[in-house]
Amino acid sequence: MVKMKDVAELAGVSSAAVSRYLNGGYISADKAERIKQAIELTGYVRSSQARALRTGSTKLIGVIVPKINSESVSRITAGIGQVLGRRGYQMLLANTDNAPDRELEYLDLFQNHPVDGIVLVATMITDEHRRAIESCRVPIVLIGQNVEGAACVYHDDYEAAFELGQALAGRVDGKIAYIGVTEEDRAAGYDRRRGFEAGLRAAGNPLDAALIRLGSFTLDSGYGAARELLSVDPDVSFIACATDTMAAGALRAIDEVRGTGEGIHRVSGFGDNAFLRALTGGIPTVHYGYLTSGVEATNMLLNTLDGVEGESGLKTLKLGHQLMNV
Amino acid sequence: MVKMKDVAELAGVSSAAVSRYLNGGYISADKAERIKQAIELTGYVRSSQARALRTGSTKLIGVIVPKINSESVSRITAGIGQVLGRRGYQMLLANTDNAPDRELEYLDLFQNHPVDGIVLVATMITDEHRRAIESCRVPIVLIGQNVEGAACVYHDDYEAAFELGQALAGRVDGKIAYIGVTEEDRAAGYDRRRGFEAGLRAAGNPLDAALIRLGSFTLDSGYGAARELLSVDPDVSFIACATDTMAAGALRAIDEVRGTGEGIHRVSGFGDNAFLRALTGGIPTVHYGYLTSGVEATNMLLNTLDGVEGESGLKTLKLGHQLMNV
DNA sequence: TATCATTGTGTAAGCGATTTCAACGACAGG
DNA sequence: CCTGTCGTTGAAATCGCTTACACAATGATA
Repeated sequence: MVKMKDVAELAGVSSAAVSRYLNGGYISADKAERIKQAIELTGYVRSSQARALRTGSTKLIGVIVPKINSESVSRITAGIGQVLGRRGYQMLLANTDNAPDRELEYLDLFQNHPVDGIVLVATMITDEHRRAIESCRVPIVLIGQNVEGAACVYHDDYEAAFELGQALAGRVDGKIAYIGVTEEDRAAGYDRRRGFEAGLRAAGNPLDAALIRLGSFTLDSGYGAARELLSVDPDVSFIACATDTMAAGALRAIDEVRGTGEGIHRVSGFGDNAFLRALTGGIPTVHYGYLTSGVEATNMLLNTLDGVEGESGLKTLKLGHQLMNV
Repeated sequence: MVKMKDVAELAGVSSAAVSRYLNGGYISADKAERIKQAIELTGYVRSSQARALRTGSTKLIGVIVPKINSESVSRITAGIGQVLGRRGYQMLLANTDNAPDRELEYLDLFQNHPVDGIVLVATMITDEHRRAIESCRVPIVLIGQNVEGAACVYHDDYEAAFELGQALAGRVDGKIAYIGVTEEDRAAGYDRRRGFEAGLRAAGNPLDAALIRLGSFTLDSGYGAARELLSVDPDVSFIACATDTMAAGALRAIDEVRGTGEGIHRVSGFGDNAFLRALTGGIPTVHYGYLTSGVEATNMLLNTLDGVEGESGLKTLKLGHQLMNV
């Protein structure tokens, strides 16, 4: 492995000069030229380990996601990766498999270990999370939840759900049911359900509390909850879900119980999943700019890390949404 | 930041002793106890940067994927992450967005930079790739392609496609069409098409070369190709696709042109996508253990890195497959 | 008793960069 | 001619850890 000293010797300068050349310090034109050639000749690349030890910065960003195989998360990650790549950082990915305690574990690991900043694609934010975020030694940005006192990039789930509920209320005859997710997930659990209920109520068609079930983000859980709903109350004619994935499961359940024919609009979701759009002709759902949220969050983080002028640093950012197929 | 020297002083030993304690060298029981307490007291964690500089190992594995938002890739990544986490490594994720030259770029970046090994989820393997893999200074495992001279974990796409073709040949009346992907992707492009053709031929129902189209892995490309096929030849009654995602697009095209009613089995794919399974009742497709391939590849890689006894190191591994819904 | 493993310990030499510091030549102003 | 400034430069000190080495004990063996 060729190191800086070798380059320096070949160029007839000190290694300090090479370092300055690389990092833009004082260096005369002719030495710069000789160093440049020596580097090309030797194929030298500087050891990021040594650099990291000396400077304390690794150019690594830790990204914590709840689950990698979901369309929303992969799109967020794609956005994060885009920005990181463009700005000379790399992504250390940690997948918690929907276990909130592993989130804490990784927050810990990342702090003591080698990242310059953290992006947390958040689901449940407990007090312990809050404390961990608070005491984090590197800057951190949350995606998907709006947490007081932390930098967040999020969507207004309450408002979106409200609009969806309002829009659907008039359009559905028969009873509407709802499959949500745990309210510990404030955005996807609490806000979406509350917003949806409020929207229905505002349109004069309130949600029957007996027709609410809880899923776990998975297609199968949506299927199971829907089967149960349909068997409990045969008048249920529409099932709103907290995610498109669960809506897909619900749709399958409806198909099985009722047959395929009966109208197109029988479920709604959140996320505007591409498969669902193609295969059903489009259920009512909410489109979020997932990629954008990854991009925005990462730009914000790197701006504070790189000390970009004119950027006010970490702040909270609410992104827009769009109702689809209503 | 508390460092090893601080711990050593507090425990009344040398920092070498602390290092030995941490890495399992000679250490007496009572000093071990004192060191343990000192570490707990100070909350010391060792700097992975310094360790990396000294030992040359970063405990980081570079993972190069063509596209993060696809079900197959996310499942592979999930498998990789599982093993890495369990064995004390972390994942440096690089997303090439389907640009093969960015793959090369990352191979380069990773070698010179801080990874101990590389997992490449491969699509197209050009000669340049082969050279890059050959000259790679860290061990590397490929997933998804079988490349001579490199360690690979892959599925037998030819055989799977053959079986699928054979099984479908008898079951379809009317013409069968095929939407493939670029043959530069040997596994998903070349092998699947050739295997499928061979399977049809073996069953006495050969594929009409005029009914072959090329997609680009996306749902929309499947849709477009299918629209074209249907308009070119109205007798086409079944469209086999190289991926489930394209099959979803084809299905939408068929629905639009022909209406929904006409029989269930109208397309086939590869990958056993969960949405497709739920929303269509299951098209003929091939199930691959994507998660398993991530797990196997990573175990192989880490076994050679950690010098696990009884493991013959990097080798090539062919995983099984399963025909679904035929 | 002499000899030799065996186990435990500290000292010190790196790993490969960055960065402080003192110094130097040239050149302008007084 | 002296002094101050400016642009450049290299020597050397870190950054925090691992590990080769030398050296003690200690107990076992001859």
